[in-house]
Amino acid sequence: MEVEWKVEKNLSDQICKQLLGWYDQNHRDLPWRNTKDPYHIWVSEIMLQQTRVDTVIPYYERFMEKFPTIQTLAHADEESVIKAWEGLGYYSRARNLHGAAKEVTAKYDGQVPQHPDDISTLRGVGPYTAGAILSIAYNLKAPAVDGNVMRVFSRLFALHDDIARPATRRLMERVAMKLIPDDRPGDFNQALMELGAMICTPKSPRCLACPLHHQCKAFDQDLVLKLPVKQKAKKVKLVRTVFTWIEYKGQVLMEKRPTKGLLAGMWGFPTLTYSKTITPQHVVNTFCEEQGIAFQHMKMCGTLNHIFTHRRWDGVIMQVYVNKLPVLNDPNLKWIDIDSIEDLALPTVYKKVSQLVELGV
DNA sequence: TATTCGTGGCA
DNA sequence: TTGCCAAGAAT
Repeated sequence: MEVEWKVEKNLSDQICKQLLGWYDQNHRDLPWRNTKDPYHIWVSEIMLQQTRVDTVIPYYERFMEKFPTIQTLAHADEESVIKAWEGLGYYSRARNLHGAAKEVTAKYDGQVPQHPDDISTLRGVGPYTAGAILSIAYNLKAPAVDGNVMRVFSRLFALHDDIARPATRRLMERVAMKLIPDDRPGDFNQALMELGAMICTPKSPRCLACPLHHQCKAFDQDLVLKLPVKQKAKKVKLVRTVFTWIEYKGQVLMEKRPTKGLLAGMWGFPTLTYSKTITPQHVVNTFCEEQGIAFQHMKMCGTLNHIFTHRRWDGVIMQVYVNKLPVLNDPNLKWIDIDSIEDLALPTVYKKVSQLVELGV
């Protein structure tokens, strides 16, 4: 249900003043807050998508050291970019960022576009990220509505719209536009997010320390813990998984995953699915037959559970000892030296496989 | 519009 | 353990 939107100018001014005053005194000193370089802001915003600040900081520092300018990123090999992203998750973010850096270099002479219609065409730059870059780097009046902002607005104005719905984000953007002050759009957007991260948290919000609690409808009506409204997440689907470690004379078999879907385009150990009726041994046998891999024996050398957002790989590690080198027909399969596994950008789940096998050896 | 994309932290 | 959550975007 959409409410009629009328924020009185008086109230709007008060909110801005309180919020910016609080932000000026209390904001964290984060690496990307010491710059207005659009490229730096861009990288930080992509990394921060669905990812905690504490997690991002070391990745951001290393990334900017390795790719200090948009040109260095544009001219880098994709593998090195993915490697710099290793362990951060949502790897398509890195591919999109790399591709978009190439486009900005080629089409915009290396300057991150300042027009909403242009910046929004860049891969990986959606409504939030576009608004964040435009407002923070260029001080343009654009909404940057993330989960923090939706939570703050839900409470501040007692909005019961489900924040899981895309339409709600668009509503929040209209609200934001009415509030953003002409002189400090970037600071205002960041202040909203900072408030959501430090004070107006999902659980145990610190309302008495909030600079806006006198204006907060949810606080006034004791609705703080009921807001925001958010649809419940679906249950995680369990997938019985066989992680293979197929070894031949100091080498191990690696597989490049399909270009779409989970861990798209990433290297890993061939990963199979078993069931209650089809055993891990059986699926390994079938896989090896299909690939023409003759082996002496295999053994189960450990178990592993890994939880993704909406899937759970729950299963065993099967170690296979190959006795003669087969010709590989599948271009997505290759042998690599065990010592050089660390040169590949491995998703965390495969890092775990590698570590568990090493322990068993 | 609803689903799909990683990972780690926390109650 | 389980579920929720974190500066979202693509499909």
